Amino acid sequence: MRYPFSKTEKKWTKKWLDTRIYEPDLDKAKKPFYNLMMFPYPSAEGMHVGNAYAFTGSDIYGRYKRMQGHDVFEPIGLDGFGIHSENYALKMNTHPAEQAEVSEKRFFKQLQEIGNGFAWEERLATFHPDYYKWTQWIFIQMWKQGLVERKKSSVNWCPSCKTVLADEQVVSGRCERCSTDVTKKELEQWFFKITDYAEKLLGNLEKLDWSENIKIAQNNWIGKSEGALVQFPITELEEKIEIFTTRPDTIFGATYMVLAPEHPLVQKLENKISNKKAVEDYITKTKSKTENERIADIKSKTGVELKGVRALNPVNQKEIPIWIADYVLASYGTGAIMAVPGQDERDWEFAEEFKLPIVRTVEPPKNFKGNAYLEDGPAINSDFLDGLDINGAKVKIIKWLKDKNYGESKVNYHLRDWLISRQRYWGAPIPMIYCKKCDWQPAPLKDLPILLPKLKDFRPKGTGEAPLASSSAFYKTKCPKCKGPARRETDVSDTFLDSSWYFYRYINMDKKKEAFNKVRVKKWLPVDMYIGGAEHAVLHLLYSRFLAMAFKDMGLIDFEEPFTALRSHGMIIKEGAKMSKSKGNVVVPDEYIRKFGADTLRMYLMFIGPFQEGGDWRDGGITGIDRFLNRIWNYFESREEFSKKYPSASNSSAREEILPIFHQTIKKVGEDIEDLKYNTAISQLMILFNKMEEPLGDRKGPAKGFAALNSEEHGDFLKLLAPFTPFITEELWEKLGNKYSVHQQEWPEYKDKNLITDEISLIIQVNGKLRGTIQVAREVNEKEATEIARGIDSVKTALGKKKVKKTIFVSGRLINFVIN
RNA sequence: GGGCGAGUGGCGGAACUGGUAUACGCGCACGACUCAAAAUCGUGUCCUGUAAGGGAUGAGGGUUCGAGUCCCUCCUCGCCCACCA
Repeated sequence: MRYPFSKTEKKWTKKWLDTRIYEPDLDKAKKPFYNLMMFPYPSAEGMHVGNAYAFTGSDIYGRYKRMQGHDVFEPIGLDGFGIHSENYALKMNTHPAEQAEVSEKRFFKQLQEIGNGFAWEERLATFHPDYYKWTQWIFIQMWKQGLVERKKSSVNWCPSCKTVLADEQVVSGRCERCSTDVTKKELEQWFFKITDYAEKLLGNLEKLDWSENIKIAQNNWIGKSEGALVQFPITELEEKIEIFTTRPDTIFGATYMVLAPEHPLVQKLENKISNKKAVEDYITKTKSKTENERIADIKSKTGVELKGVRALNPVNQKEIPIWIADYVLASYGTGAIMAVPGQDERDWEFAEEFKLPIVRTVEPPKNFKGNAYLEDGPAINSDFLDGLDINGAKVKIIKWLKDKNYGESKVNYHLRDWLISRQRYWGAPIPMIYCKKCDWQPAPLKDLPILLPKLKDFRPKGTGEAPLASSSAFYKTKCPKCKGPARRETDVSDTFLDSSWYFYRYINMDKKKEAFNKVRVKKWLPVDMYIGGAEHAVLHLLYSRFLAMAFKDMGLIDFEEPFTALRSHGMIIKEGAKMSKSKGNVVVPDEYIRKFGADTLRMYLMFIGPFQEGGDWRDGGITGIDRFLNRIWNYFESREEFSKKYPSASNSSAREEILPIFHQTIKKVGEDIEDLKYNTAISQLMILFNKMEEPLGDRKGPAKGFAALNSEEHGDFLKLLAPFTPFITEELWEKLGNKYSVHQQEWPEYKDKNLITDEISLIIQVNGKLRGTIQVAREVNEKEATEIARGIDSVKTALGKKKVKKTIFVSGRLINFVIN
């Protein structure tokens, strides 16, 4: 008989909801455990198998923790604002607000079907006004805290769609939608000053129980570098060029300066320059350069000298030329560098290209064949630094620069401030108001949420203005301070802001006054286990950490790291290839749930590979799990009959055989779940079940398991399976006559004495090669074992007449005879 | 160019702290059941060899009684970031 999954799933889904077994008491829970999974972006195509994979893996962990006695809270929501949803609406010619409702319904239905222990009563969606009211509130708190800034910035621009694009929309230098090369455009933007927390974001990493790969990615992204700021006077002007360098020790080798084309000094110098036209042309050309052209140009350096002005190298008072070149980025450091071609590959290439002088300041080894020399060595051509190594020279030159007022040591970060504004429609309106008299003011809190009006034309406008700018009904308002006429900000906030704080909302969904319910925050946060994809390694996870730090400084919470433990899961590919719509190889979970049931899908997904590494989906593979679950179903069905006939069946030799495996399985499954190694936990369950199912005696005999394990132990077997396959185990648990629910039972315990067998097999090697195995008592000593081993024919043959030089005996494992 | 990770049967993948390589599953072959097929069950399944044996964890070297695991050189693939001074 086949396991009737469809009926069973319906039955238990309803019962779980009715009896609220996945709804912990948020106020009174005794052992709270916040089991969080990264909430999905509800693409309208519905749930991807990748979502099902991530959520199942997270759910198994949560169910395990629940069985260990924790009050597990496992909420779910949707991250529905943002460009993906908006683009989909554009493509389908619908409205994002309508599309969102359709997607929401569909997604929650699919999420319901995968059998997770979700706390449905706390579900949320970021585009609900109840939710984004608090997103806006957070923006205002950040403003009050001095962490919001408005400044000019260059943004991605698609010349064909005539619109601003978010970084996520730029796919290898091209517009995601029309594949046109993306260029840059200067616009005034809102920023969150995440760089204020750079040091803390970096420093705390060490203490976190996170997947190592994510910590490394964050470390690299924050990109701390220690160096110095140095001022180079300009001969023709009072101004100085300030540069950042990590190699102040090479300053004697600075043979020219380079400014980024956008550097503000370039305009100030304009009147002093004799080749103004050429400079202007270069700047125009740079600005129109596409991202791809820039990447293609990495090898060939371009630039223009600012003729008529020169800089003074403070250490030797030599006059050196000033250039502009786009290999220097306006957004990093000070947007200007001292070029040291002898010790920097890019500077070397540039110097070669434009025939600029090259001076080595670090002596390379005699056999060194390259161009720029980056390694350590004694300083040369560097006056009072000569002979020192890099570190020594750095210390000395920084002190010198400081004493002479030319510079100081400085720490720089790769991390930039978080550009929060988007000139798009489908997002939370930024709650700021501009008044000509009073400048920028936050919207009054009583006005929140600033509702996103349902605009008919929500298309990006192409002027650099957001779609909301065409709705005077939206932007016309009064200044909260002087009550004069004022204008609302028409940009919306980045979706990453919505997703940076959703886990505070889950525990406090009441429409009450505060965003943060302090009692519950204390009880439930920080999150105990957070599981999600590694693609969020830097953005989402860094932003969430940043906000937590800011919230702590505001006194809203009393911790600074929001996720105590974090694990990233791998990716599911299909038959060796990444799934994509264009390849048409996307696995849709619904089909398989309909065909095999949710338990089978869940268990198969977890079986294909280690959860943290992902796996390769094969349609054929799922039948293995299908068979496994059906065998279990039939086993328990026949057990019912069997126990009627033989109520106290017990066979000591079967028990002796199975009990150690049974206890080993309890041990291994628990440990493997803790490590998220679900694939091997499932293998172990199969090994045990294969044994239980073996017939006792002849082929027609009853299953060995019946003779070996009692009712309670059969219940324990179901408990071990329960996190993986919640439906079938709940049904069988009931059939065994147990009290509802299997998911609220205590996790079985193993007994050390039952783990081991009296007899073990010892392997016999000669010169490290396997020559035989012997069955011996566990406590066998070296002498006894050696004697038995020498008696084996294959060992005798291998030893021949040679003398045994040495015998290696590893208790419980092997004997190795070393001969020559 | 930088960072991270991975290379094991026909396939997905196991292997504790260096100790029986290929667990578990898929596929395949043969057999049972069946009028037949599907489903199910049983047996077998790294290569080579009749066997004893020999060989094999991307390639090559090293350490060790013993290496998939540790060290060195190289090759291939995947992911992320990329002119970050």
